[in-house]
Formats: sequence, structure tokens, C-alpha cells
Amino acid sequence: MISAEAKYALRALIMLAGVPAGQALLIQDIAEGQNIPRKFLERILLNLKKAGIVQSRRGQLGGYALLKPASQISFAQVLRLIDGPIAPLPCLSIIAYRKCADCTDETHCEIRQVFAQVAEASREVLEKASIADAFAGSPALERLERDVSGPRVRTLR
Amino acid sequence: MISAEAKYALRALIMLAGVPAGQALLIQDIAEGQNIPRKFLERILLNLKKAGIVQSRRGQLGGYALLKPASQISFAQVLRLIDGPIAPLPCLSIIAYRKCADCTDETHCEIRQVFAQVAEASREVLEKASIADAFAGSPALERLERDVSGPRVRTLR
DNA sequence: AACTATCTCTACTAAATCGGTAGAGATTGT
DNA sequence: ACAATCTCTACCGATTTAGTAGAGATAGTT
Repeated sequence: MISAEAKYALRALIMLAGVPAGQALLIQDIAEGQNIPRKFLERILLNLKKAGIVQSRRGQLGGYALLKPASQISFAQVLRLIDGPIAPLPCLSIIAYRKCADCTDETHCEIRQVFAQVAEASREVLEKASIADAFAGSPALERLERDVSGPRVRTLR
Repeated sequence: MISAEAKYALRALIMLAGVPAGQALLIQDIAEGQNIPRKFLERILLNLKKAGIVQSRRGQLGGYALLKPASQISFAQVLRLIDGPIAPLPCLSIIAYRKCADCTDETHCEIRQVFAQVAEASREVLEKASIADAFAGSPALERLERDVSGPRVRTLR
């Protein structure tokens, strides 16, 4: 299971992908639009900013915007940032390899070979899936266009 | 990441797959052979017994043995028993479906479609991988045969 | 300069989960 | 009677999860 935080991050990014490139949304509007606790979302977006995925501006015309095209943000990148390794065993992780404490012979470890296949299959999907892919075919776009009292879109200067 | 408990369970089962069908091993010998804390392993094996995967006998000639052929015990079965659903989202689980609390429209959920692919790919691997597969090509067999002070194999009556 | 809207940052917390331990009990064979 | 083994319940400390609180910095407006 992925964490609630990762799910929120992905959904926030998908919502941001729904406004024209460079345009921003308010934390408040993202939180309401996606049913995410506002203060929790603040911290999540801050992390995404530190990781170079979004940018922000403070003050009266402030907000959050994607820093890269949504097509260049993969699910894998977001999940690794927030939930850590995708691999089901530490000895199979790319980003945080660790030897299993109780494992004497890694190359012959019986379960490692099975989980290596799981890791590879998961990575295959998650590396290829981008925020833009997820946004396409989602109802977010139409909602944005139709909804009169919808999120306030603005340009970050 | 899978839990230490699931990893221990899989390795204990693989070790049990190394003795002739119906033959048993002692908790003590499995714990030593696989570097698993003994008391922890007791509880794990008890759970595997409740689930109908192993059988046991108490007393002086007691021990644990597989209840089914190792080829009929899948990684998926063991993981689901111990770590719960394989699916990365509750709304994608076979064994414990739950609606995401914050999700208004499941069929159009953007991230659900991506994680459905992950779930399917993982299941594909984990359902097909059996304890017997893992045991084959592992060094466990030769070790069992060579090791003079190895685990004590016994028949459960 | 004052005011207001927004993001920023640190710290805190309650609940759940994880990894394991303790210890008494039941059963079986000798 | 005794020793070896599994059985069962309860507990425990550390970590993680899912938030919340609240003070602060910054930008635009008047």
C-alpha cells in the first residue's frame, strides 16, 4: 500500500497539470478540490518544491505551479521521494540499497529472485506513467472548465 | 517493502520444502538455519498453521512440516496472509477491498488506473512463484545434505 | 505604513504498526 | 515423573503515519 501522503501528492500534481503551463493554483483550492487536509498538503507541496518538482510564490498573488512539464514527472519519482524505495526488499532498491541483515548469501537468496521480478515489473509501470498521462482521460479537465466557483488560476511572476 | 515477518515466513517455508514430503523440522533448527529470532518464528509458524499451510506436532518427537506440496504454496498466499493486500491501493485489493475515503469517483480516479497495472503485474509474479520454485536452484538442498550437524529431520506420526 | 493573503518552517501529537520478548501452559514420548 | 516440544496471550519499545498548531516571511494593495 502506498501512503496517504503519496496519494495526495500525486493528486495535487495531477490537478496542477490541469492548468496551462506556468500557471499556479492555491493550496486552499487544491486541498478542497482533492479532499486533502489543508495543513497536511502544505507540507507535502513544500517537499515537492524542495525536490524541484513544483515552484511557488508567496503573497497575495501567490500559489503553486509545476516546475517541469507534467509529461516529465513520473509516478516513480514522486513515490520514491515520499514513500521511499519501490523495491520490496532493501537489497533490491536502486535508491537505497541495503544488505539484508539476516541474509548470508545475497546472490543465492531464494526470495530475492522472485522479488526482483516484482520490483522490475513495478518500475516498468511507474517509470513510464507520468502525471500528464494520468491527467489525460481524467475528468479533472472538464471539471476545471465547467466549474464556476472552481480553483483560481493565476500566473506566477 | 515487505515486512521482516513475511520474509521469515517465506524462508522458513523454503527450508521446510527442503526435507522429504511429510517430514518435519524443529522451530529451533529453522530459526538457527535462517537467522530468525526463535520466539518470533514460533508465532509466525503458528499463523502459518492456522492458515492451513503447515502442520505440527508437540512433544519430544514434534516439529513442523508442510501440509501441502511446496509447489502449491504461492508467494502471494503467504504475503497476503502476513502483510495483507498486494494491491497498492485499498480500492484495488482483491482480499480486502475498501473505498478510498477521499475518492469521489472511483472509475475515473486518475491514479487508480496506474496502480491497477502495478497490482496486476505484481500478482502475476507472486501468484506464479511457489515455494518449490524458490527452493529449486537454492543452495539449501546441498547444505542440508552436506551439513553434519544440520537440522534434525523427523516424521510426524 | 498598514493590512491582508499567501506560502514557509518547526515542532508537536495521537494512533497504529513493527519487530520482538516473556512466560505460563498443553502435549507427547521415554 | 520428566524432558522436549509446540501453543497461546500479553506485553513492550521504537518507528512510522497522518495529521495539527502556530509563529513567521513575503508579496501585493491601499
